[in-house]
Amino acid sequence: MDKEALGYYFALFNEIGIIGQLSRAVMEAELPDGLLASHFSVLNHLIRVKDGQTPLKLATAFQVPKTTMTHTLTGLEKHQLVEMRPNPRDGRSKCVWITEAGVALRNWTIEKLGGRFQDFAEAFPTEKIGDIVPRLAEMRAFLDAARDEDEA
Amino acid sequence: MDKEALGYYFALFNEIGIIGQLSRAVMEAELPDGLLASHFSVLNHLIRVKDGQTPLKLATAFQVPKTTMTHTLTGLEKHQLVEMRPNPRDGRSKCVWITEAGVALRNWTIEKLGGRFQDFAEAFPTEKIGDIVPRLAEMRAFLDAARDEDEA
DNA sequence: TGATTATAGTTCGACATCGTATTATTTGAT
DNA sequence: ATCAAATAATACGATGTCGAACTATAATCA
Repeated sequence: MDKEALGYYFALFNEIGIIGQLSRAVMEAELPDGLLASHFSVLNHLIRVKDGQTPLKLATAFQVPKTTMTHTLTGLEKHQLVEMRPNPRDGRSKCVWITEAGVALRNWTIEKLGGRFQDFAEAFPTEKIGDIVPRLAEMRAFLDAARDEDEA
Repeated sequence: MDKEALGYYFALFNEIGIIGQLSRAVMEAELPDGLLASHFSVLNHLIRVKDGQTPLKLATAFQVPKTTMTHTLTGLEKHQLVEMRPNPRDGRSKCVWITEAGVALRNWTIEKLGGRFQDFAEAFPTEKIGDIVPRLAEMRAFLDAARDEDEA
C-alpha cells in the first residue's frame, strides 16, 4: 500500500477515535452520577431491539468481552434499571429485562441529548451528512467479520 | 428534534464508537506487549507533526486529560521510545523528543498495519470512501469547539 | 520588589475495561 | 447412563483513564 493511502486510513481511524471519545463525554455529561455511556447504550439496546436477551448476546452485540458486560449489567442492576432473571431455557444463563425505571431513564436521557444535539444538528443536518451512517455501518460490519475470522 | 433525526445521530455515534473500538483492537494486536494504541498515536504524532512539544500540547492535541498523557509518556519513556528533557523556555515544563528506537518502532508498526489494512483497503478504496475523512474532521472540530465553550 | 494568581506536570484515588482462571450447567460421544 | 468437551456467567488481578489535590515555576500586578 502506498504511503498516501496508508496515511488516509490512519487519518480515518484517528478522527473516528477522537469523535467517539468526545461524543461519549457529551453523553456521560447528561447521565446521572455513576452511569456511563456503556450503561445507557445497553438500556437503549434493550428497548430498540428487545429485552430478555442473555448477557452474552449483549456482549457480542456491543463487541465487548463477557466480563465487561457482566460489570456493566451489575451496575445497571444496582441502580434497578434492569432485572436479571434465570434463563428458563438454560440453567447456566440469565435474561436481562429492563425495568420501568430503566425505560424512564432512557427516555429522559434521550430527551436531554436531543437538546444537546441541537447545535450539532444545525451544523450537520441529516441531509448534509447523507449516506455517512450506512457507509460507516459497512465498515463496522467488515471489521466485525474480520475479527470473527481471527477468532476462528 | 424529531425522533427520526435523533435516532440518526444515535446511530452515527454508535457506529463511530464501535469502529473506534475495533480499529484500536486491530492496532494493538500489532504492537509489542505493553504498548497501546495511545502510545503509537503519540509516536506517530511526534513524527508527523514534530517532536520537542510539551506534554500539555500533546494532551490537547489528543483531547485527553493531562494526567492521561503523563501516564502514556511515562510508558513510552520506560521503553526508551521518547526522551523527556526540560523545556528551556519554561522551568515548569518539559519537551518530548522521539528516540531512534521510537522512530524505528513507529515505522515498523506502520509497515505491519499496512499489511493488516490490505483487505480493508480493497473493500474500501480511498476513492470509494471519498470525502468521508474531511467530513469527519469537520465533526471533530465542531465537537472540539463545543467542548472548549463548556470549559470557558 | 513582593504577593497573588495562573499554569505545567505529577501524585493519588476511584473505577472501567479486559484477560485468565473458576464454577455450574449443558451438549455430545460412547 | 457416563464421562468428556463446550459453554454461560462470574471472580480475580492487572492496567488504562480520569478527576482532585499537590508542587514547582511563571506571570501579573500592586
